Amino acid sequence: MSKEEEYLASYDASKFDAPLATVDMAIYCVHAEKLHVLLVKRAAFPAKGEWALPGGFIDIKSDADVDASAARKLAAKTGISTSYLEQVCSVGRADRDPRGWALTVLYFALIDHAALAPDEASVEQAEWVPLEDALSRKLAFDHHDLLMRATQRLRGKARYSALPLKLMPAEFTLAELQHVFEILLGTDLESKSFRRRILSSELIEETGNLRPTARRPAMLYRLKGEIEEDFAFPGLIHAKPAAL
Amino acid sequence: MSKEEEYLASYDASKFDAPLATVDMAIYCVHAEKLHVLLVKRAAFPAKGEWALPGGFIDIKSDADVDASAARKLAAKTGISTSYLEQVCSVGRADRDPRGWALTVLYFALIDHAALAPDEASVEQAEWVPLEDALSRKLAFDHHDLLMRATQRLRGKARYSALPLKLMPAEFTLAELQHVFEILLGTDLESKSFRRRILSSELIEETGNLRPTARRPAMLYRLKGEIEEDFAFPGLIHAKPAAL
DNA sequence: TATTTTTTTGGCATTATGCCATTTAATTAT
DNA sequence: ATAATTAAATGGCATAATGCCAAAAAAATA
Repeated sequence: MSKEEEYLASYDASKFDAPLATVDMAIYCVHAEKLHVLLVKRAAFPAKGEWALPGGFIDIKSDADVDASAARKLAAKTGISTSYLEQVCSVGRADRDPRGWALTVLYFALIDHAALAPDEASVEQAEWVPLEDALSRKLAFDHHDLLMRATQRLRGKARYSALPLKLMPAEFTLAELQHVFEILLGTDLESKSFRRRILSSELIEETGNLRPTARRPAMLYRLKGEIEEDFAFPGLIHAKPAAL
Repeated sequence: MSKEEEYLASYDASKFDAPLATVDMAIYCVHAEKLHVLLVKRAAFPAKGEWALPGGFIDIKSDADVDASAARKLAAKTGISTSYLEQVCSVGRADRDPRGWALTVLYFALIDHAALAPDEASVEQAEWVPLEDALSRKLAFDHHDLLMRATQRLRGKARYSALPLKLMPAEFTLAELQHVFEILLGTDLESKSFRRRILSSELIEETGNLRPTARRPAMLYRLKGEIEEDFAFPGLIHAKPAAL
């Protein structure tokens, strides 16, 4: 037996004080003109009965890696496994959980509200809450701070990337897409510039179908391929002056 | 005693299997026309004698939070405490450390090579290695992967942000700054466009001093205030055709 | 058939960018 | 002294991107 093998054979990880390790996530959708986030009411101590972001302990027995842990929790809350999942950051502090020094890996997920199969069997009560309401509620632990961080990342990416496409249903019109951007950015966009950039990005393509409506029908588009992690538009930010 | 107090009093974190929790960091500087990264030779098992990124266990006794843990390790390796430190991501997997399921929070640091006080008292052997050499070495654990991730983040930010300013000494010329960008991006930049953008960003200001040189002396600049986390240039990317 | 309303395109002024030539400011050579 | 040399810094303009507003198009409805 080599020295290294001896070392490993006698190594007992449980002898050392490791932080509690969890995954938390902000799951977003756009619904009824507003950005919503999924909150759950905690069923157990600590913070029992308080609203919180979905999350929980990393299970080193069953989770192959952290992303899998996050995906497992997303599936548990929404029944969805194919949405967009992005790691935001990790937050670890001595005083953020009464059980001890706790490290959480924060994710956000983007889902199409229409595709959501709400999970009936969940033990915890889950609720879609408009983001502003969620931020004004008292949330468990430091989840207010986590929700702020995740939202800042999402809104930031909406400024220079095409990420909001991940909030769209399978088919959508350019006006609908622009509207989702506007909800995220909190400001109106100039539609000619918006169309020019989205179309020149070649990230979407026409489906050939039209959205039936009482007025001129709009062309329907679909996502074409995957969105590169760091694809950036030059300046989607420009705001049209708010309507009077 | 409330039910929650009872729960917490009887809660023993060590009864649950938590991942090993570590911090690792890629510490960069630009030196002799190349991007360098600091590697350490591991002094203890596992992977004893292999080259690795500086890092180690989060110490829940002494580290107030994860950032403090990273800052502590940066100070231990370089003696520097005031450089730029950014969290890249967290990586946790069952098989990345022979001691067990390990979660690491990866950071990168940017320092001015000239300001470095190399730490003599360090137990481990530390070495500045040109990035390409570091990537071609066999590194301990999954540190090759971690170094790739950190480098991708750094290079990506060099495309659309002013972050490389954090690699500069207190005073620098525009040509020197441009050169650092070129080293990070791996391509030449058009100097008129570069100057226009950097100056219009108002991130730097003239010091009034000149860099003495054999030819026309260049104006020296300094960083003006802090760099916003997500400040973005439109298009710094444009490459000048390589010289023949 | 005209009206209404929203989608979609056109056109152009304004701004930003890429490119390259010119000027400037110092030292060094004559 | 004066000219030559070299890198820094600026000027100028063609090209491209963007913002802005108006016009045209496509349906349902009056």
